[in-house]
Amino acid sequence: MVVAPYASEEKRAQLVAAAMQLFHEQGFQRTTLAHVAERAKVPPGNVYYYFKTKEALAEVVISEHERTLRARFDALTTAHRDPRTRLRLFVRSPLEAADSVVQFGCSHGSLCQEVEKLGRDSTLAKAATRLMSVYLEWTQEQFHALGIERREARALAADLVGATKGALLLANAMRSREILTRQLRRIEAWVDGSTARQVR
Amino acid sequence: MVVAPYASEEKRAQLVAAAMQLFHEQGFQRTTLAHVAERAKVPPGNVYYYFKTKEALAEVVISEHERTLRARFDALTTAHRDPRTRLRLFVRSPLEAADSVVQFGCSHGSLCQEVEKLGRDSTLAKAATRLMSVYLEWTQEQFHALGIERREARALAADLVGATKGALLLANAMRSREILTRQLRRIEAWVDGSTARQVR
DNA sequence: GTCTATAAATTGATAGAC
DNA sequence: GTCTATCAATTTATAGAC
Repeated sequence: MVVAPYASEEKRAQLVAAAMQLFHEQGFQRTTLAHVAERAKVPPGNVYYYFKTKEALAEVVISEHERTLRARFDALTTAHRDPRTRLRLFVRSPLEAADSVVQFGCSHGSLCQEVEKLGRDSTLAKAATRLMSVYLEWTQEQFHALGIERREARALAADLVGATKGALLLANAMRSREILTRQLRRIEAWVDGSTARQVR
Repeated sequence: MVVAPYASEEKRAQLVAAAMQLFHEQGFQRTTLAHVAERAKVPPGNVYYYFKTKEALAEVVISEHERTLRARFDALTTAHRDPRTRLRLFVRSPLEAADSVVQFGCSHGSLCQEVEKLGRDSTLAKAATRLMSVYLEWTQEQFHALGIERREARALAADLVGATKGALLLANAMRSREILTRQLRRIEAWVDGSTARQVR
């Protein structure tokens, strides 16, 4: 990795952070580079010094999402020994930013859905696939750690990730915090049910 | 409803049909009116004779989605007496266009997610909310018809709609027909399980 | 009533000054 | 190495011809 000057590195990070927010709030296509620059408090048009294209910026944004998500999973894994507890906390986690979810949807889910429209060969679509894989792999590991056979654990992982992403989509579309809260609680209960036979 | 000349009505319908396809394939923001006109085989720039703005076109597109969806639900209701059969067929229905789902995602889900970014006061966001309501209301009715109390039927409806929309999102993000097929089968089995106690 | 030419605005991107 | 002025292309929208 190339080491850039401190000031440069900082502004770059500010641009990425601004883009992460704006892609979530407005979507990828609707967000202009001028708006990103404005929120990052960087001169407009100057974005191209840090990123060759808008797509290149989006690539870094998705990578950053991936990095952050892995860190969250690592933290859960470290903090809790019981995989079921980890899964429960994972399901609950969107509630920590419930208002944001209701207003803007799932930052990962909506971005993935949008960039998938760029076509399967798109670099961004591939990055989106990787981001979703992080969810699937970690949740599969947790189910497997509960004594569930790998294939079934893989299916349960898809059930769980699909259900949570769907709940977030629905809560956003219906602008309902109640839907978000209730659905996530029900998914949490489902986790307990689907793992109950396996443990003890 | 105002009756327009035949030719006009036909071209209008072609424009709506073209926009429905393109919004699904490319998304709302990415789709230009020129592209819509091209696919509808209407002179470019001529779209404004039929629709005042791009947003007005999108409104009609969502209304048309809503109309089509209601018709599908009516057909299911008429063709099958058993609500559980209706729900099973509803869950399976995305498989009829599996390739399209894997490639472009859910035409309703992705469009809703995109227009929700326009803000809660947006006409399009409200139309998206109505579209999702059609799903929730019909599925709730089916669960209720199975003898499930209204509040619980409402929650099960959100479970079901969320799970299916999530499965479609995941299948698209992972570009996996296998995920689509397996997840929908598992949701179908879940429907049987969650309604088993209630009937007979 | 139908369509074409064109305007007006936006936006991604670049060349080059400091 | 950092940033400003500007270009080129795209796209929504309109005025007005046919």
